[in-house]
Amino acid sequence: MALDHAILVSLLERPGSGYELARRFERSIGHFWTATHQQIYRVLGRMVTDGLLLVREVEQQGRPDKKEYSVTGPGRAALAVWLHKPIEPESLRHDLAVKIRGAAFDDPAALIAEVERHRQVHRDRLAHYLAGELRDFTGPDAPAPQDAGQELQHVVLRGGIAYERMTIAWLDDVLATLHRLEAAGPGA
Amino acid sequence: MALDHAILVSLLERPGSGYELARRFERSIGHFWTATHQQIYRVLGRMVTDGLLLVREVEQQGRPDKKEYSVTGPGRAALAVWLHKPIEPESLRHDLAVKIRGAAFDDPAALIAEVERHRQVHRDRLAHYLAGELRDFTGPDAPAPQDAGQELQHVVLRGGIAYERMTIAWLDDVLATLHRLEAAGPGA
DNA sequence: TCCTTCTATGCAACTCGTTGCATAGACAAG
DNA sequence: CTTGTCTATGCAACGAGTTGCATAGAAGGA
Repeated sequence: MALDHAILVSLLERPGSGYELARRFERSIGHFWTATHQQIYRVLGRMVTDGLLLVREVEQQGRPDKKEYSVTGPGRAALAVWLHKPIEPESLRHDLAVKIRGAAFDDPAALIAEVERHRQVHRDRLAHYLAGELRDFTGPDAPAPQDAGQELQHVVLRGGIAYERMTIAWLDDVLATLHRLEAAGPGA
Repeated sequence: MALDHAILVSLLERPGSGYELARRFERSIGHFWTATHQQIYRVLGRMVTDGLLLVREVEQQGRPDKKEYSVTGPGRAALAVWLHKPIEPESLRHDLAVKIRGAAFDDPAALIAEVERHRQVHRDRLAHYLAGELRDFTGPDAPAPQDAGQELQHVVLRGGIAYERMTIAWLDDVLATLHRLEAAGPGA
């Protein structure tokens, strides 16, 4: 039930609406968690019922009203409990890796375009993360490091950057392998 | 529904029972997919019903009988269809990253032991992958590269190795950050 | 005026995945 | 001869996550 905790962390960093959370989850926070708006709305409702969050109706001009959520004392306590409980190291589910192994039973060369497309997505994500890092942490206009939260957000972002760099390098390796197999001929 | 396809690939590489699949998924294949035995048994049953797999009762000595599954023509065709369909680049769900950002609202130093534990797990996984690479691909006793399947399995394994190396380096970065915050004092 | 886009929220149905439990044969240790 | 471990399969219940659909206010362009 880690979506609950991801929501608690995000709302502690800054209160917001379900819609805003959904955008955070698909943008900046995208490098460590994902969730659709339907899932977020449902969990937000449950967390309010459980007393972990507070809702506040906010009237807006030029756009529909929204509900702003913030974390209550019990919500913060629930997060603290989770933070002190050990978690299982994550395990990956990487569809593309399944495809690559599966290509042995089809045409490996047919995968080249697909792998190139994925590499481009990861290049774009890397550029996005690097721009965010420059803006928020290392650039001339970035605020001076003052609190632990900023340092911790930065180290998580560095993780995202390292992940994208590693992935791009690996996809280059995959492409080189696919080209080698193509040159060796389909019968080899 | 990518578990279906992961099972098809694994059974094409070598037919086996549900139990064997579960062990493959938690061991060698663990670096690109995970699944519990309950999930595997359920999906195997459905895939037989759908005509994608064949079952064969195998009597064994010294252990209970098993059901060996293998891929049918339609199963192979279903895999080929999926291989030619583009997939979404994966997105991560990294609980530990949520914890690290959440630590800003608790005691960052309390996370050090947890992060060190995760680093150890990733060191162990890396050692396991490297041993497998030496045994199956780069060692003196490894079979000479002959077919595409072997090359593709190797490049996926290299991906797992790169992932573990990247993760260990990042966790070192996280630990350095946590120690810096601890030295700066809880009030900083 | 109508159409599209962006903001904003939500229901219903379904599939995927996890957890707990249950069974059972074979072997080894005590 | 009981207990524990490994192999082997499976059900039932629940919770997590996805997909499709629906609504609605406000802005801007055709």
